[in-house]
Amino acid sequence: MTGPDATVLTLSPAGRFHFRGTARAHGWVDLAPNTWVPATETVHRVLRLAPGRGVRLEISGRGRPPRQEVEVRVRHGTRLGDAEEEQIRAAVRRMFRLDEDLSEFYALCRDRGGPWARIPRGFGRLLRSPTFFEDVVKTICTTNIQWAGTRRMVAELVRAFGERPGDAPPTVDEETSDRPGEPPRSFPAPDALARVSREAFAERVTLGYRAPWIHGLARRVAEGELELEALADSDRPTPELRRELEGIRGVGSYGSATLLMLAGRYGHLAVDSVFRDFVAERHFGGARPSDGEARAVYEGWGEWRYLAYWFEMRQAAGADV
DNA sequence: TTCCAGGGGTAGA
DNA sequence: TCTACCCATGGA
Repeated sequence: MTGPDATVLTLSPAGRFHFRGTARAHGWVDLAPNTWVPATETVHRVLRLAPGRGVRLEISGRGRPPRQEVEVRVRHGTRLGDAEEEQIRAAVRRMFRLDEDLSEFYALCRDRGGPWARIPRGFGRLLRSPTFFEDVVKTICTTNIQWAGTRRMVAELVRAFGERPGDAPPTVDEETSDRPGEPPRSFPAPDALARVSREAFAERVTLGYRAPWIHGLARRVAEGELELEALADSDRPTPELRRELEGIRGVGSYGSATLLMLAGRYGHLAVDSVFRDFVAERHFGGARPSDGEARAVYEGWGEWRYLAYWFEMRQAAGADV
């Protein structure tokens, strides 16, 4: 229902689009402040538009896959300005990669034949965050820790440093979220983390040895020393971008490959325990190959290695997209 | 209790 | 470039 405090926006993707498949393509939808509401197949999150100004978003698919559009119900306490509406559109387009063109990858899949030729149209858009800063912080929080630990650390960051959206009342779905009773918050802005001292930061969130890395990253971004958003959108050559990303403390070869994927570049494989286990099982009969041998499996996919690996893994897991 | 996770940094070879 | 070792934390 659209009340005086809600606005509904409709966004059209470039090409075919599968909302649920994109939202659930990898673990990002389970990391705060995102919440997946299964009953309505909706992604909820708070989006911070400016200091002290946040809105709650309820994002869902409209129409039938693979030709869906995205519907965004925006709940806001005070009137939504045109610039704010545009900001929300841009954030959601980024999250769901509505402007990404994967036709070259689909063409390669058709040429391969077999299961590749049956790749669902709309596959390959992996959910990302409204900002690259959020993606970088979350990626650092996935390293050398189990997924439950990643979820805990990100939730702590949001709880400790995120902003409440304002005065709109919580919806029914929020009462059934994994953090019932707690007011939803935005992902922390860089300056929200940088405002506190390194010591205070480490005390307020349990991030282990990652704490100084994430605090240092936030400080560099807040002070304008590192322009992360421009970096993600730049047309710089991938090797150069990769070197830049690996210059961030806490980002190594796995992290840079993950972040390149999140920046829409799929030429590098994120070699982690999930990748190693999958390739060993699928391509080496359960025996453990070296990382080099495992990488070689996807060598022929060139600039699309990451998506080829991801499709094989999702397909083996029985995912529909 | 021990191991290790959707690894990364550092030192030393 | 490669290897060994260390790193906080919590789940298994």
